[in-house]
Amino acid sequence: MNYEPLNEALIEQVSQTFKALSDPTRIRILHLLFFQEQSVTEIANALNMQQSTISHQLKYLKQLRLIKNRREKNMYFYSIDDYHVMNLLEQTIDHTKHTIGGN
Amino acid sequence: MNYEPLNEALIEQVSQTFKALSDPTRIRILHLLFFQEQSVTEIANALNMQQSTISHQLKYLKQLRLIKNRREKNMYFYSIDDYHVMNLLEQTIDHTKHTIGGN
DNA sequence: CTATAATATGAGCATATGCTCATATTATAG
DNA sequence: CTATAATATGAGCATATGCTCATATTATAG
Repeated sequence: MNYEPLNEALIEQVSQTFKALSDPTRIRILHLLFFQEQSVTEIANALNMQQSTISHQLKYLKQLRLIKNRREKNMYFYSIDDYHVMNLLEQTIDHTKHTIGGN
Repeated sequence: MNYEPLNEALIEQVSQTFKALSDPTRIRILHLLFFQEQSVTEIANALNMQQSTISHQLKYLKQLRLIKNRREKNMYFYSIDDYHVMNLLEQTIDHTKHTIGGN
């Protein structure tokens, strides 16, 4: 078995995925949506953060196709769209819980 | 089943883990060390990057306990120290390969 | 139509990040 | 001891990042 270098596009894609998961606000949003679909205002209230901040991060996550949305009246409900990445996140949360001992 | 918010320390730890994996240079280093233990100069040559850049990133990764080192004469050989995190990385590399179709 | 609720978005700012350059440190061969 | 190889490290710079503020956009109730 020999060492096989990783090609550029693959590395970019992988780093992009981890970067999406490297921010506390995005982690909170994803974890919340993993629990259940939410509107922008609901997310902002649940996380006690500004609507604009949430909206910017939702756009970021949606562009990466980690989440999707649907319209209902003048509200947008966001939900998880990439369950493989969510699995990475939840897996790491669980592992870290056991390592650190938090809740 | 109700929503359980994540505590601050846990989120910080999780984001820190993903941040370590979010940089192309660190991904290359970790993937290379996963193949086999290497000295600083060997890593720099393999990745075709400056010794200083590698050394700085090795310090970063070592401080997070993702890698460790041993001395031999005036060389330092670095190797993987956190196999759970390496599993995350390799898992994501494999999944992304299949998604993108690269090598 | 009009007021309002919900969301999106652009500009700007403070901070974080990754690299390079120069140099310090450390150990060994001779 | 001395020259050299190997590695570490601090300062500085350019760029990226996440947030806030203000405001635009969109849809609905009445």
